Amino acid sequence: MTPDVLALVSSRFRALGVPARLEILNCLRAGERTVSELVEETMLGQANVSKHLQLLHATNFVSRRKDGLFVYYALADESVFLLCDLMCGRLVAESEARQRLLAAR
Amino acid sequence: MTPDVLALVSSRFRALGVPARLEILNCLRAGERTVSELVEETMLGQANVSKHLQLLHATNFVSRRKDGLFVYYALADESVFLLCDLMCGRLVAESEARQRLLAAR
DNA sequence: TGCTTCTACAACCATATAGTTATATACTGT
DNA sequence: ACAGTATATAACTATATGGTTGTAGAAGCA
Repeated sequence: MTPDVLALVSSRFRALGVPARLEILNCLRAGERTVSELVEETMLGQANVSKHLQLLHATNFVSRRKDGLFVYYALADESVFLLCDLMCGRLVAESEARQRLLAAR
Repeated sequence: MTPDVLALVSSRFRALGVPARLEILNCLRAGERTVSELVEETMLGQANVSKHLQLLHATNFVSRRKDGLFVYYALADESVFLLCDLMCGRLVAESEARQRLLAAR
């Protein structure tokens, strides 16, 4: 585990460590979207969405396709959701553990 | 995807978004460790390690066990490494894609 | 009862970055 | 060429947090 690898891996986790970006990725789950569509769907500011998309693109989570005035963003691959599902699975497990503790009292 | 869930999931990704914490988790892969052992292995400051461990414990990535003067930390479960392996898989795929681009020139 | 060691915590500083505002850039249509 | 629209970018603020230093608290031992 060299420092470079550690830095790379952690930067990818950090890319998913912001609610706004998870929301954007979740929107893209339904298919590619233009920036303005994402702005509308997420209620975030245009510049804000644009910045998040730059980062998600730089970290290879989304791909881009320009068509005239519009830029279409899409999920680079499905592995993002494997990650999210794993993380959600952890949360469910925690919540169940809490339930068991409550029930045991 | 409610804001609460988004906040929870993103906070867990954020927990893995710091090189120092990945390093600590990596050390724990070999088995449980005391704080001072982790300090020695990672070359991080004691207070720093302690703070990271608090966060990793609060986010259920590690468990703790106190024995006399020492506190032993251990991985809460193996799913952390599923996450890391997935993320590393992404990096490998990216790197291979870059290689292909270079080779194609 | 001290004295030592291990861990946690508080207070602080420095830095990274999320979000906003304003503007620049790129493209389309008239 | 000009006007309008979509996206990106620059500049800025506010905030969160990683790391450090110093200290407090807990447990063992003389």
